[in-house]
Amino acid sequence: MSYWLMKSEPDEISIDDALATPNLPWFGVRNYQARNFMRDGMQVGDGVLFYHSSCPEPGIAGVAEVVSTAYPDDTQFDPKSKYYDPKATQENPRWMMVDVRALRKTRLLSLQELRTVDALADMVVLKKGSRLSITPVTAAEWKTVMKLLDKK
DNA sequence: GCCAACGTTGGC
DNA sequence: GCCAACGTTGGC
Repeated sequence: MSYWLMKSEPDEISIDDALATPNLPWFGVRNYQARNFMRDGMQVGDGVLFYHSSCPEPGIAGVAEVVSTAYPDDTQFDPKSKYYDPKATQENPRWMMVDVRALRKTRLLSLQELRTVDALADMVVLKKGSRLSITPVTAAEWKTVMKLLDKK
């Protein structure tokens, strides 16, 4: 059982959109490290912090869980998709994704607030220059975030 | 829109 | 295998 933080642009898919989609395929990841986390690290039942990025108020907006292991992301084969990858083939898919189920919308735990929490100082997503859309979260960090989400 | 901090590409 | 040039992410 592991924990993750997954970024989504709310303009594309918000926590509300995710709640309306029982099994949300996490398509469009085009970064090897993020792909490897999904392919090699994620298991069904893993906890996910649903993070809104590239928006007026970036931060954790909900909680989700992983509901499938990794399988090929079909958008890589579609020339019309903005996620099309001409170097990917059906025989040799390059990009993988998992399905995610949103469990609940939470209060917005903003990036600003996250940065004030000592217990979260080492969170990968808070590291300077971190642009990874999928990052691991430790059990201790998860616990801390759950407590913070219940506050207020 | 700016730009720091990456990641990727491709010539050599 | 190096590394300059280029592309992307994402907070501000």
